[in-house]
Amino acid sequence: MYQSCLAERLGRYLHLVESERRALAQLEETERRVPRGSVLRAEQASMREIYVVQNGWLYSSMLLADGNRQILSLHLPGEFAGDTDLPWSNATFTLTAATDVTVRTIDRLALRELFERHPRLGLLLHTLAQAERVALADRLASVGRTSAKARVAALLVDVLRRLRASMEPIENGIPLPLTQEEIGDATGLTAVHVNRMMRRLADEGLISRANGRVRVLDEHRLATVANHIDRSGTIDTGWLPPAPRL
Amino acid sequence: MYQSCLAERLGRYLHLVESERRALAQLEETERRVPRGSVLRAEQASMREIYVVQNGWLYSSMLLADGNRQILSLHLPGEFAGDTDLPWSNATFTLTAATDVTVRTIDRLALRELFERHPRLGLLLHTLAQAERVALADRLASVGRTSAKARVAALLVDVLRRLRASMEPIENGIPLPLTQEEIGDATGLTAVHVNRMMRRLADEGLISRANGRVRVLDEHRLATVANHIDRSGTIDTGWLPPAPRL
DNA sequence: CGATTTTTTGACAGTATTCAACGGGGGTGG
DNA sequence: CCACCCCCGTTGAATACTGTCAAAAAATCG
Repeated sequence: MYQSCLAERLGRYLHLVESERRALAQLEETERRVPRGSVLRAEQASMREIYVVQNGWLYSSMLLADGNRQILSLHLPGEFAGDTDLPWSNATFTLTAATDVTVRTIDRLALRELFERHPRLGLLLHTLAQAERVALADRLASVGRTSAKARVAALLVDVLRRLRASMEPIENGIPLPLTQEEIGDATGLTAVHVNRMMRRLADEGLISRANGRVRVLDEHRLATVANHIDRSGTIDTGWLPPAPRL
Repeated sequence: MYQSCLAERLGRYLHLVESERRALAQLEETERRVPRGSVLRAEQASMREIYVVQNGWLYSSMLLADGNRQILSLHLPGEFAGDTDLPWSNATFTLTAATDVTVRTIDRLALRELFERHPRLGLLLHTLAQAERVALADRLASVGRTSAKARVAALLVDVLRRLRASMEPIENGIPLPLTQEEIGDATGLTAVHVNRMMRRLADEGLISRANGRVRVLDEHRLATVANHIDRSGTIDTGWLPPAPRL
């Protein structure tokens, strides 16, 4: 049976029974491929489905009236994308492929059925959405209250730990398929200043860089510089309903 | 019958039937009063319940390792607070009373029951949580990508429109029970600079200030300065399940 | 291999922070 | 009821950090 990437992700937090796995697998519809650099869904586009990333990186961004762009979050394999738009009939964010990407689409109505038939999974999804809200809050604190160097460091630590959580091999350093301009849009800096800060982090021996990959040389010190708060591994699902008896 | 503030809020988005109203009313447990300036729940405190604001303002904040504070969001009457902490057994944010406040507590397990018995309400809660994620993203864009003046303006416009949405009378200007230090912590600025920016907004005829209240003189221009994106009134709940037949 | 995008570096400008001092208002205790 | 004190708001001057502009080197793409 096809192990849906959704089931794989949710299974990290809860032991899923067969009927639940089946329901999750059914949720995922067509696979869709998006080449690097292109837009999966633009702001304001009409919106009827959400996505789960299967391969590659997406990011969601918002365009301000003055032409500035803010990158709101990165979506790594196994994570949702576009789910923030559920309350609206038009998308609030633009979804762009940072690398070649394959996603699976989930229809809004299928999600509705999931909540009706599997309240336990609905509550889990709700809980995970809250966790992403906290992640966004962490980024807000980083951008609002820390120095440029700390913000760049925070981005790196965040990516490193999320990749590790999804079992990616990271011995050779983490891939960072973002231009410095994109890193700037994510951290609220200019591309030029991102460059200076990466250089400084490298000079200080915290990271080293080679052809699009970043190797974190001193994760502990980098996390300290970043003012990073580690919340991984602390998600508590003990209060969720027990598994249904098949 | 007691009209719960939760039912009042959710009723804005969906027509609730009697059984649903009853379930929501049951959700709310003890009422709790918190005097202005005191902490309702501290970061790291053990966490078993969430809150609905009945009267007054709360805000949630996060303390960074370097001692800096970021205010993450304001919680006005009718809104949730502390719900982001659902995934953790210890609170991630501190909840502080900006004014004298009364809240109602909701136990995690009661919430679980709500999802099980009223999937429609569960999905609505999930949808509204996503809307708050978008609100947080808007703030991230504001802090990350706009000037100090724009950030302060954005805070004012945001509060103005949320108060209006909750039917508060605002003819005499909006109350702003936050110190400039707190506004700074919310917008990523220093208190001193907040002061200068408020002064400039006043000099430019966008607002006027008197004893703790702010009167918005030119909302349209203020929103333009703020780079504000108005998302009010566009929440689409048409795809949610139909009301149960009592 | 040529064209384009991205990275890198320097010099300079501008915005926000820091430090410091003063005034005002509200709450507390005498 | 008044005086005092503390917190908050206000303003100025100097500083620091980040942005802007520009140009060249390096990398990527077709």
